[in-house]
Amino acid sequence: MNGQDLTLEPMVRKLELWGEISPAGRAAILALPYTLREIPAHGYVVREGDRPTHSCLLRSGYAFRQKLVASGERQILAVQVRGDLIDLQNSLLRHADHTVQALTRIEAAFMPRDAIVDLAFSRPEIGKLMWFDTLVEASIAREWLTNVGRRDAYTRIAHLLCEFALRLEKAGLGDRGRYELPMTQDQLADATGLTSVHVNRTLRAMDEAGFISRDKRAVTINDWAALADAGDFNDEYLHFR
Amino acid sequence: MNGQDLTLEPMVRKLELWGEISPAGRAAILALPYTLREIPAHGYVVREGDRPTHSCLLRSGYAFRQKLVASGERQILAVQVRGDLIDLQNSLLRHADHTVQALTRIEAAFMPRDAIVDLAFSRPEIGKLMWFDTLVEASIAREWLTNVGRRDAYTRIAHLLCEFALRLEKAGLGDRGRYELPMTQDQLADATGLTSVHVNRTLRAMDEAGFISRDKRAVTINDWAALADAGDFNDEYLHFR
DNA sequence: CGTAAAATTGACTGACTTCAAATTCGGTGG
DNA sequence: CCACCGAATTTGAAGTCAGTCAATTTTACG
Repeated sequence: MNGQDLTLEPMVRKLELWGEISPAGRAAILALPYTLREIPAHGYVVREGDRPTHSCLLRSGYAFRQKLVASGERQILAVQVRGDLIDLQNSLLRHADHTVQALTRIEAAFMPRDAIVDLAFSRPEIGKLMWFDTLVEASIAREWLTNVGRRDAYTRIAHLLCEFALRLEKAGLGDRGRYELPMTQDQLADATGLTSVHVNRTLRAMDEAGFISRDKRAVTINDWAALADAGDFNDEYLHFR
Repeated sequence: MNGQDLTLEPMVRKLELWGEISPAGRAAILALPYTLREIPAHGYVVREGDRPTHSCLLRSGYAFRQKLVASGERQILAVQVRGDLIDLQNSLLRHADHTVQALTRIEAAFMPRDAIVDLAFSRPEIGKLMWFDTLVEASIAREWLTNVGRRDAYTRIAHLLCEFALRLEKAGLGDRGRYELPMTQDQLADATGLTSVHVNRTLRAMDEAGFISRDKRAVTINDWAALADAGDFNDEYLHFR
């Protein structure tokens, strides 16, 4: 047929970061059943404790994963961008162990988890890439753990800015020299285990030192090599081909 | 045949934590090709940057995952115990993004990654459990990230002790009231993003407050509910059935 | 324009680190 | 069995990176 539905095309593009997909595989992905939903900024995609029946593809906008601790503070665990598969994690686990929330207004395609799992095992070609994708997410989580556990504030923030630069570039949302980062300093603080006050001071220091420039929510990295060095950043953990 | 090789039995037991396995599935796991290796304490299982050809099952002993940062400091990312599958992660990824090192002398069964991946996709029953296992590892990593990013030292260490208690209990290595923890305070510090001096002071405080007792490397939890409370510990993220 | 959210700044505080030394533990050879 | 020695633990004193508190300015946007 000609007028094929391309709603899930970003999922194909995302998985193709990890390996090649045959035309038949591509068609199988595009044929997945889905429901399109729009969620406003701050709206929930999944809540901790839910027993999710669907996984979703982030078609536009930004989302983040988070957990709350007893003191009421929040840890941001990951930031997801266009094309990211949210909750392949939860396609197998029984209940969500963390919350996923919209950072901006988002458009997401919700796919029944059974359909996803069936596809994964009926087409190992696709299944391997989906598994791969969850492994890369885990790799990023380990890098964040390292970042928060053993790097000082300056290095930590520089590292995060470098990661966003590359991931947004891969998602076609800017290049590593300049991109939009729709996160408040409060959210950056929760992602790095710092306070917003200290994030503010650190960003200013990086700005004054000439590493970056800021304009609204746009970040310009003036000297990639220098920032990557300051941020102890090595992109191996992102597992790009 | 009668004298079936039970070397990989702990892998069956581990996967059975996540779901049931049929007799045929069990037999398929036990039939995986493997090489048994002993590795002394401090020896490497995988090194960051390696292109691993095998994944392995930890048959006895303890191991840990780690990364180094530019300043030379170390972050411990996970502790693995008997029965744990090390580097299912690396069975699909091209290169190891972190190092796995023996904490004590260990005995590990190395299985070719192709054999593992083939089994996963020829028997979805097993494949789902293996995928599930890597998702649980990722869930634990997110909890650790939360722990290090947003809990104070006391809570953080209490949380870690609770996690070990449950995981070791599940592995048949003690109960939640008392277990052997073969980690130095230096290693505990690297797991929690603290210094060994502060770990020492915090453990002593927990001891003096009556929460725990220590004898050599054995930990006794005097009041589980109290420690879990102090450690903001909720076992959902371990995804036990 | 008006208003709430976000960013910014200053003064002060404190949880955790650093440095350094003393004590205990664990394994090994005699 | 004990003496020995390096590793691990423990302790004290002093320092610092990042947090807290609180006020002001800027930005976003209906």
